Amino acid sequence: MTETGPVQHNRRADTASQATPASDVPASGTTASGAAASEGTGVAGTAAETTGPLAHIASALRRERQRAGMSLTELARRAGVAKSTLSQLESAAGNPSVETLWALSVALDVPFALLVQPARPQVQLVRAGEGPRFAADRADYLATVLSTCPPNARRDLYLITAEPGSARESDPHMPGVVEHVVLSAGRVMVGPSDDPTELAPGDYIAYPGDLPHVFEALEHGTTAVLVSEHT
Amino acid sequence: MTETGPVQHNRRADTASQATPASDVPASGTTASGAAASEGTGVAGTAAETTGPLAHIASALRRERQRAGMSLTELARRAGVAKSTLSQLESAAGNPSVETLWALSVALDVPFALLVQPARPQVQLVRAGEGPRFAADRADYLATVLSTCPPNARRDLYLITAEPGSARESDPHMPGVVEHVVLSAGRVMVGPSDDPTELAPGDYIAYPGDLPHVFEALEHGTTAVLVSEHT
DNA sequence: TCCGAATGTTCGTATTGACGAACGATGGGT
DNA sequence: ACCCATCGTTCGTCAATACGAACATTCGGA
Repeated sequence: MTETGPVQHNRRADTASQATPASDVPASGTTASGAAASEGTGVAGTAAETTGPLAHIASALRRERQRAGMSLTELARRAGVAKSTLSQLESAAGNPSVETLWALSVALDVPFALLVQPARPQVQLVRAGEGPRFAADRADYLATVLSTCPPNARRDLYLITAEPGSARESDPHMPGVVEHVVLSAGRVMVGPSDDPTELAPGDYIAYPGDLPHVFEALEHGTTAVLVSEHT
Repeated sequence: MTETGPVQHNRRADTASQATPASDVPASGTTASGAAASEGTGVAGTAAETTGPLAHIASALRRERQRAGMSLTELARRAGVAKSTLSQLESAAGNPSVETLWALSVALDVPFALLVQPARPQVQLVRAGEGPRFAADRADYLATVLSTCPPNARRDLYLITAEPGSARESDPHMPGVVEHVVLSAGRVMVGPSDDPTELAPGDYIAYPGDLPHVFEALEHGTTAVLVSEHT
């Protein structure tokens, strides 16, 4: 049965709330961290899906299980859940608890999210000069947003162009953020403020973004790709 | 691996509790772990964590709620769940069903996985010439792995260097994969096989990786950053 | 052919998740 | 000082999740 998916799983679902159309959330900016907003990159913006996860869970479970070449019985045993439970889940009957699904994801050795996520892609293109930019406080530092967090991915993609001069000290972001930098051209000192590293073209570095960090161009025409990963 | 998975959440739980070794981040210098298969996006991706998700869910819920500036009451209303339920969840009491947590993730406008995932960062550095490479079948195409999927992040980071010659046709990867390309130098035709786009330095494109796609260098010394996102 | 061992499905049962409502605690406004 | 609004927690109650066990079904070997 499980056809419609008005979130609620239980009896008197109705008190307003209802569907979670995923859009009734004004979102109010939130997302904090100065960055935010933009939206230059088309893709939808909300976190989740309309349909609800259970349908996807059912198919994903079966698919991953077969891919792993396990029988329903064996998976149930390994995960420590009852065969019956697993069977019902694969039949899209029922709304598993997190621990149950977690156990299954572990036993299957697949990321938890994979069992729940729908999500769909699309082609996007940003030309060199285009795209929303963050004018930054100074003219010698320019960050172009290539791709902001789509529905489920928690990362932003920036193209950085910077000129020598003063270092750019970034305030630490939210906890759990990781920044990845690949230098395209020029030369740069980048990394944690207390221990930055000099990069040459082609070099790569990753560092925690929730600590103070710098980005200081050392040559004219320094450009880099920055991936900010929101954990 | 993943021997028995006694993750039981219910009554008699706690026998031997959970282990879920699941390997964490070796990370040392050049992550990888063999990474196996060629062709980007080889990695499978470990699934889970040792502690079990509920502890993290509790803190994540509270954190995200406060970040969004919502009161417990308001979030409960928006998500369509009972205040009491939410309160208990934030107190790490209880094991929410997927739909419940889903509703909360939607109302909070955060990816579902974020509420369940632990994960931790670290500084990593890969010099231009170094890092595990994927020799590819031809000499004129070289992909250097900058960062493979850490525990829970679902993306790989590559530095691509290619020479003009023949196009590189990639077989479609797993469903849901998205590839992002930022051109650093040279010129390239890239994108879905039936409709590739020519990029100049600084240009960016994203396209579904689960469809056939090409990467054809048009100039000598073409280099690009490739982010393969495993959805 | 019969039998045994697998697979995945359906039964009852009880533990437990989610609910509404009532409860102290804060904090503003008049 | 008072009152009212709002915050977050705790209290009973009911439905549903998850369980074990019995149940169909298919497959392979003697």
